[in-house]
Parts: sequence; structure tokens; C-alpha cells
Amino acid sequence: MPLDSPTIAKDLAARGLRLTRQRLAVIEAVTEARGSVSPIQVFDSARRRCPDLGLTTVYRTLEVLGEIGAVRRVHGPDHCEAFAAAGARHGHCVICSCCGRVSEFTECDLATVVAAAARQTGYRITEHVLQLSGICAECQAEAAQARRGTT
Amino acid sequence: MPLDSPTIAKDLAARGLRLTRQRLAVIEAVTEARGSVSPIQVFDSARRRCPDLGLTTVYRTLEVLGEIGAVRRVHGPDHCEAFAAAGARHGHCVICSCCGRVSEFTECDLATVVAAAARQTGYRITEHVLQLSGICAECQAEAAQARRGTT
DNA sequence: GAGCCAGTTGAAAACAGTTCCCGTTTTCAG
DNA sequence: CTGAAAACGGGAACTGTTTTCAACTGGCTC
Repeated sequence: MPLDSPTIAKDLAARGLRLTRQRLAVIEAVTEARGSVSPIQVFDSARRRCPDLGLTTVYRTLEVLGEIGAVRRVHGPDHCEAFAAAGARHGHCVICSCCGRVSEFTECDLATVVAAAARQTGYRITEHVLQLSGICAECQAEAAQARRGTT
Repeated sequence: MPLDSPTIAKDLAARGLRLTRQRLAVIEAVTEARGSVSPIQVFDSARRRCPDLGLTTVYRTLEVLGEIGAVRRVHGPDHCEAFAAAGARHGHCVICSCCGRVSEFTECDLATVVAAAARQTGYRITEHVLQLSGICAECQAEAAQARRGTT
């Protein structure tokens, strides 16, 4: 997990950027959310830690963090501009459509799929967005419990 | 390709909806674009055919068409709200980052990937968004030609 | 054909999220 | 300490989207 301050500070410094109080607050807000969050949610959460934080800064910071790979953009069928803490460098993630939690998985065997697509379409494929959504283990358990309760 | 009027008219009728002049204009605009288009682009294009078309209607129509599967939402790393004509019922598509063209591919062997993700994360995966982007054959050819020209 | 009704429409207003602008503040190297 | 670069916050501006509403279809029955 590259979401520890020293690593990020280093990544920022490599671009001549700084790890400020505000940026730290944004990072922590995204990290402890352990789910995907919108810029506004980040704003609200980070503000508890850093009350004079501006929304503009949140946007700027999320962009910067996205560039250095500390934070990842999360897509979904409907919502599109959410962020989550990034773990492995090139992993994908599953988002729980019930509680919003985000989990990563690394076994990215997309190579086969990508190759097949390339063969079929003639494209040279350079990027892919794979976003899975479903129900996380806990929400499944809760749902099961609820069912038992009502039955 | 379900983008012929009779099929769509039928799909609409099944929901008690009509295939109006405006909706037809939107459908044609999306179809002949042969690439992904934003609501505004659809608006501009469809308006040539139906000058009194309103932007509101474009949004409404794109949504309806999306629901009946005649049109597909196209995602990308940055742009998120684009539409393209849908071919196969559950196919995926590749979008050319150069010219915007969209091609479909059907060999969707994601099952393996999805299963692996489910195993690794414990989620019950219900949906997936897979969006590839790259350079289409023609743009590759053009690029190659341009390179030859300048060398 | 008249009348009805659900579906459809466009314009304008409202809205939400995002970006821009600008003067101020902070940080850091020298 | 000083100057330059980076970063900041607030508010205005902007963009894309949705809502609202009154008017308008087109098919239907009578």
C-alpha cells in the first residue's frame, strides 16, 4: 500500500511537489473511507481534520494523487467520479454496490481477453478500464441474516 | 444490429412507448456517428434532421434507448458520458483514442477473470464494466504512413 | 369526426459538480 | 532573511444535466 506518508512524500517530491497539511488530510480521508468516495465526501471528511481546507484544493489534490498513483478513479455503471485509495500498482477493484466498499484483486488475467479483442477488431489496445461491482462478503452475510430474521 | 427502426419500435412498444420523429432522429444520429458521441454531439447532429429537437429530449431519448439496449454507454479513463450504437446484446467495445471510432467484440471471456476476482475478494460479482481503448486499424495505418512520409 | 388520455415534447429555470481566477500564505533554497 | 515557487481558499463562472410545466401529439373509443 503506497498510502503511507513517506512514500507519497517521495513520489510528490520527485515531481517537485510537496506533502502539505491539506494534502495529508485528503489522503487520510480517502484511506480511512475504505470505500469509494466522491470529491465532496472527501471534502467533508478531510475538513474535520483540517477545517480550513478548500474544495478547490480537494479537487487539485485528488488529481495530483491520481497522477502519482496514490489514489484511483473508480468507475461504475452510473457513478463515474469517485476515488479510492490505491493498493497494488496495477490492480483492479470491485466495488460493493451495497455499501460502497472497495476491494482490490490482483489476478488480472485480462491479457487473454485483450488479445482476443485485438485480434477480433484489429485495434492496438493500449488501455483498459475494468470495473467490477457486486456484493461484498459482509453485505451478503447481512442480507442472509435479514432473510432468516424475517422468515 | 438492433438499430433498425422496426426492432426498436417493437422494443419501445413493449414498454408502451412510441417511436417518434425525434427519437428516430436521435437514433440515426448515434448510428451514423459510428463512434462514441456525447449528448451534445447527438443533439447537433440530430438537429440537422429535426431542427426543432430539444436538448432535453436528447437526454431523455438516450436514456430510454439505453434501457432497451439500443444504445450503449461508453466509458473511458477520462470521459464518461458518451454513447454508441449497440450491436450484440452483451458485447464489449473498444474505443479508438485517436478517432473515437467504436468497435465491438464478442469473445467476452471475462468469466475467468470475474471468477478469480470473486474468489480473491469474497464478493458476489453482479456487474462489470470493461472498456478497452486503443488505436484502430485505420489510425494505425495513417500513423505508419505519416511516419514514412516524414522520414 | 369529437373527445379522451397516456405519452411526448421544448423552453426555461434550477441544479450540481467542477474549474477558473486572483490575491494571500506557506515552504524552501540560497 | 529574502525571493521565488508552490500551494492555498473563496467566490465567481461555467458546463453539463435534470426538473418543471404547459402545450402538444397520436392512437383509441364512442
